[in-house]
Amino acid sequence: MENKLSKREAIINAAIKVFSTKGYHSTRMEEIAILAEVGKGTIYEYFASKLDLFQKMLEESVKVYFTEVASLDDENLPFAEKLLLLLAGHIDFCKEHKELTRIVFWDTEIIDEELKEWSNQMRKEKEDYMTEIIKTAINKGDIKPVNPRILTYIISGVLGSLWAPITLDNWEVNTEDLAQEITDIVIRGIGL
Amino acid sequence: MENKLSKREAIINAAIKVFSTKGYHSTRMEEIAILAEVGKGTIYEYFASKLDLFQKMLEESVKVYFTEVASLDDENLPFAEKLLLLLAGHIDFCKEHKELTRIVFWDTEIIDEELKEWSNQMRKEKEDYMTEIIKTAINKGDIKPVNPRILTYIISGVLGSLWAPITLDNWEVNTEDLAQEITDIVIRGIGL
Amino acid sequence: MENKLSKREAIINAAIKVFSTKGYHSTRMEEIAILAEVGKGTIYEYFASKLDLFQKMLEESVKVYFTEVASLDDENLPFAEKLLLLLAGHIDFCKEHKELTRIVFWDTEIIDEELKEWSNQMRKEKEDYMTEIIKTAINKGDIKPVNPRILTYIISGVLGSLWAPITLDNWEVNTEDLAQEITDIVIRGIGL
Amino acid sequence: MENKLSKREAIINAAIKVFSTKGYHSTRMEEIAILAEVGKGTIYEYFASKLDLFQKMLEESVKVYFTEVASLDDENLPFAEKLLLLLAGHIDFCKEHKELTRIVFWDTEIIDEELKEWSNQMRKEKEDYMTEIIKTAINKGDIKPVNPRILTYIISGVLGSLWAPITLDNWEVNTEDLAQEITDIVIRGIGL
DNA sequence: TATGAATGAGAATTCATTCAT
DNA sequence: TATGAATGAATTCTCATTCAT
Repeated sequence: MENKLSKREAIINAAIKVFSTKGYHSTRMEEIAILAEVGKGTIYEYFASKLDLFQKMLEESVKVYFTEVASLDDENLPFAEKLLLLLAGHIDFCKEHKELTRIVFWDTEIIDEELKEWSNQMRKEKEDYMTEIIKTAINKGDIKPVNPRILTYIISGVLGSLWAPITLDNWEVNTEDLAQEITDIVIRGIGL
Repeated sequence: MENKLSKREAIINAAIKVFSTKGYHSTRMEEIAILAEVGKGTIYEYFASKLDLFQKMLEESVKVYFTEVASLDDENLPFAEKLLLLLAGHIDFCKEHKELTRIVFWDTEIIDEELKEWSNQMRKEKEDYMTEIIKTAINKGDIKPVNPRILTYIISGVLGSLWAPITLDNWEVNTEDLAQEITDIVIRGIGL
Repeated sequence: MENKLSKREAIINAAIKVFSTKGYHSTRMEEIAILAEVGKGTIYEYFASKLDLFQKMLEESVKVYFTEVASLDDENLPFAEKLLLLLAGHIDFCKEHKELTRIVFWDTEIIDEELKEWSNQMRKEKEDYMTEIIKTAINKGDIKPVNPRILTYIISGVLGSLWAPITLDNWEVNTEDLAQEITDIVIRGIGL
Repeated sequence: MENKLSKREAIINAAIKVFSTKGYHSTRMEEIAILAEVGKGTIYEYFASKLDLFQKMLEESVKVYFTEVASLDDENLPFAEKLLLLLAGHIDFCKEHKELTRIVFWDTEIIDEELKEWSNQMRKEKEDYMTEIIKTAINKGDIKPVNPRILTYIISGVLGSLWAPITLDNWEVNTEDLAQEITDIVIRGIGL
C-alpha cells in the first residue's frame, strides 16, 4: 500500500517536471518512467493514459496551489490585507514551484476538448471566487464601488504576468516588497 | 502575382484558424490544406515545414497586432490618455481577431527551443517598451513615482487576462467603457 | 526541329551527369531540368517518365560506348592485338567519360523489373560476342583451347574492375602501357 | 537472450533478402517487417533507421564473406594454391549465398555519401590485401615480376564477374573445375 | 504487481507528374 | 511548344499502449 502510494507520487512528481518543462506533446511517457524510476508499463497501473496522467497531475497541482496560497474567505481582514496575502502567497509559490506554476497558471496548450473545458471552468471558478471577495469588500465599504469583474481581471492579470519574469528571467525579488508595491498601486492608484 | 499572394495568404489565414483552435501539435497539415483549399503539397511550396509555417504565422500576427493597436510613443498625451488608447485598441483587437489574439498573447506551448527564445524575447521587448513610457510619464510628473517594472506587469497582466473572457466566454462589452473603467482603477486606485 | 533535337540532347546529357553522380533514386527531375536549362514540364514533352528517360539515356550511352570502343570482329587481327585494342579503347573511354562508364558498366541499381531484364540481356550479349571472338581465335590456332566462357569472364572482369580506380581514385595511368601489361599477363600468364 | 538475438537476426536476414532483390530504394521497411514476421516498429528497436539497417546488414555480410572465404595470408602456400583456394571459396560462397554475394560484391547504388566512402574504402582494403600477397609471391620468386596492382584488378575482376552468371543465370558449375581452369589461365596464360 | 519488448496507427514530408497558361 | 505552380500518393519513423512474463 505504502509502496503503491509512493510509486504513484513518484510518477506524478516526474510528470510535473517533464510536462512543465517540455509541454504535453513533447513529453514521452518513457521519460517520465525513467525519471520516476519505474517501468514504462507501471505508469499504466496507476493512470489510464497519458492524458489521464496529465489531468491528474493538473488537478493535484491546483490543489497544492490552493493549499499553499492562503485561503482568503475565512479571514476577516480588510481587502488590502487579503490582497497582500494573496500576492505574497502567489509570489512565494512561483519562486518555490517554478514548474508547477507554469502548469497551474499559464499552460494553455490545447490537448483535448474536455481538458480545455475543465481548464476554462477552473479559470471561471477562480474569477468567481475573487469577484465574491471583491463584492463583499465593496459592501463592507472597504473599497470603492468599482466593477468587481474588472478588478478581478486586473488582479488575476498581475498574478499571471509575474510568472514569466520570476521563472524565465530568474527575477530575484523580495516577496514582501513586491506584494506591498503592487497592493499600494492597486489601492492608491498611480495618479497624483 | 495576385494569385500567388492570395494562395500564401489563404494558407496563413487557415493556419491562424487551425493553430489557434487546436494548438500546434494537434493541428494536422492536411487540415490547414483543406481549410485553405489547396493541396497538402502546396503548403510546402510556400513554407519549409510545419514549424516554419507556425513561425511565419506568428510573426505576421504580431505585426498585425502592433499595426492595429495604436502606437503610443509618438503621441504627446498624458499617461492616462495613452493607457486608455492602449486598452481600447487592445480590446477592439481582441474582439475582432479572436484567434489571432490567442496566438499573440497566450501561446506558450513548448514547440521548439528557438521559438521559445523568440517568444520570450518578444515579451521582454513589449515590457521594455511599456517601462520606457512609464519612466517618461514619471519624469514628466504625470504619475506617481511607482516602480515602472511593477506597473508594467500590472498593465500587461490586464491585457493578457482580458483575452479569455472576450474570446472564450464571448463577453460582449463596450470597448470605451471597459477601457475607461480599467484606466480609472489604475489611475485612482480602489481605496477610499 | 533543330531546336527540339538540341533540347532532347540537352536533357539526355544532363540526365547522364545527374543519374551517374547520384544514382536513379536520388536524382530529382528538377535537377535535370535545371542542368538542361529547360522547364520541368519540358522533359515530359520528350520522355514519358523518369524511368523512360533513364532507359533512353542508358541505351544511348551503350551506343556511344560501342561506337567509341573499337569494334573487334571486322578486324582480321591476332587475338592479342584485338585484346589490346579492346583494353585501350575501354581505358580511354573510362578516362574520357567517367560518368558514362559508371552507367554502362557498373550501374546495377534495381529500379524496375523490365530494366533489370534489359540490363541482364545486354550483359549476356556482350558475353556472347566476346565468346564468339574467343572461339574464332581458338579455331584459328591463335590461342590455347581454353574454355571460352571462362576467358570471357576474365576479360569482362578486368574491364569492369578498371572503372573504380580510374574514376573514383583518379588513377592517372598511361593507356597504352596498362593495356599492354594486362594483355601480357593474359597471354603469357604469371607463372615462371 | 536467444529470442532477442533471433529477432535481430530475423530482421537482418529479411533485409538481406529484400535489399538484394529490390535494391535499397525500392525496398519498403514494411516488406522487411512482414518477411521477418515482426511489426514495423520492431525494426526500429534494433536499428536506428533504414540506412542504419542497410549498413549493419552490409557489414555483417562482409564479415560472413571474409569468414567463409578462406583467409590467405596465414597459409604458407605457393601462389597458385592460394589463388585456387580463393577462387574455390568465392565460387562456393556465390553458390550458397546468392543474395549476399550481390550485396558484398556488386551493390554500388548511391545511397549516402558516408556509405559510398565506406564502400570505396572496403574495395581499397581488399585491393591492398591482394596486392600484398602478390608482392610476397613475387619476392619469393613464386611468380613473374608483374605489376601487382594490375594483377589485383584481373583477379578481383574475375571474382566480380562470376557473380552474375552464377546468381542470375543459375550457372551450375563444378567449383573445383572452374577454380582450376581460371587458375590455369592466370598462371600459364592463353598464348601458345 | 511490475516490466519493457513489441506493436501499428498516424503524421510530416517528398517529388514525379499534370495541366492551365 | 514550353513552363512551373499545384498536387496527393506513398513512405519513413515515432511513441502511446499492450500483454506475456
